[in-house]
Amino acid sequence: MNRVSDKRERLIESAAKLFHEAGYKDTSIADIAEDSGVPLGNVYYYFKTKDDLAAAVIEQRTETIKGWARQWEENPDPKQRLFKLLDLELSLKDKIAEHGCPIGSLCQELDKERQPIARKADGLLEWQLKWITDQFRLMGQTKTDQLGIQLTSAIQGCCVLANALNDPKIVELEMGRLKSWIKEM
Amino acid sequence: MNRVSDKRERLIESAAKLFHEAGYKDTSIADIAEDSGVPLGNVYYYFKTKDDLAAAVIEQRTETIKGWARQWEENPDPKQRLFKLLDLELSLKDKIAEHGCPIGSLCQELDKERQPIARKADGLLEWQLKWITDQFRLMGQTKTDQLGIQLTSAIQGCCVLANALNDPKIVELEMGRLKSWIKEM
DNA sequence: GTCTATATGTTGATAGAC
DNA sequence: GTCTATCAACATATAGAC
Repeated sequence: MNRVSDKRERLIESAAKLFHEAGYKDTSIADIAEDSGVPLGNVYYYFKTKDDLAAAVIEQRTETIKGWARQWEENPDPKQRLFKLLDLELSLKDKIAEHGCPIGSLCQELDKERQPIARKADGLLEWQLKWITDQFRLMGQTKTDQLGIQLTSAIQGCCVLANALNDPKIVELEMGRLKSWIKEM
Repeated sequence: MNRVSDKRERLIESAAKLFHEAGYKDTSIADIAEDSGVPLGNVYYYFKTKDDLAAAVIEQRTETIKGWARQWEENPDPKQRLFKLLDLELSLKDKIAEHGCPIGSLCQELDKERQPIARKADGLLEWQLKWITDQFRLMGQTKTDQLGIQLTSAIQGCCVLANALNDPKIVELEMGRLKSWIKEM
């Protein structure tokens, strides 16, 4: 068997969940240790600092999202790819209404002080902007930069609003509107 | 003369500034005391808790925003009112790129745990949504709820994105686009 | 590699002299 | 009303036995 400990992965998973639900600053290492079932002192064997753990969370989320994108790219129609993205957001509407966008809310919180780790979170949103912009380009659109910003920011804004009003219907309404908008292009 | 101490107002002003720049949790009472020139122990004469101070910050911001709205309402054309709002956002583009939306980022941070104070921040965004929706209604539009959500969330999303990419041009681009969009209605 | 005990620092909040 | 000194709680991080 030679079964390797999965503690590192469990820590990342718990941290990702708690950072999203409670925020970075209100999640203590002790909370993460308890949620993952790893004793407090042992956390530091895997991650030297809390920021290191956050970096691992962001890296893992980056891989996940890039994985989805690769999967969507099996479909040659860039419109359909954008629909897949919007359907993904739609499927997360309840979580979004409860805790906001897992990426966006982390960016906003981390941008308020720290440097190296915030850059990493921002980079993920930047990557998404680029990917979305690419799809518009492949659709043969003009002003693709503006369209990319428009869609990326519509998604983020709708998360902020749905979270503030605690209403998943807002995500539903906006995703529906965005899909019709893209369909008519 | 009977000059009353303005310490309470100075505390609110400093807190509002620091909450926006560094976030709620990373701003200590000591930071606020220092910035406002009020000794640490004296802060608690004016505000029993940090949350009380945050509540005062939100209340003051609410008054400010409602004051602007009243001023804009002197203009009978609802389109022009919306332009005023977008121009205001535009004038804040540098601050937004640096620290995000003063309302939206606070909502997102506070929504991640506390109850009474978060409701208060959310209420401000909710009020703005209602005001924007009202302007579309006065313009004689149909689907005013959807239009309200669309514009409110476009503003918020553009703040998140501009902050993540640290680029005020994103605010500029989006506000320009939104103004053309409204103009053509 | 694992885990208990604890060092070290910072925070929100309070006591109490003035 | 004002301000210094400080408490008590909690955080991140480390020491060191196993």
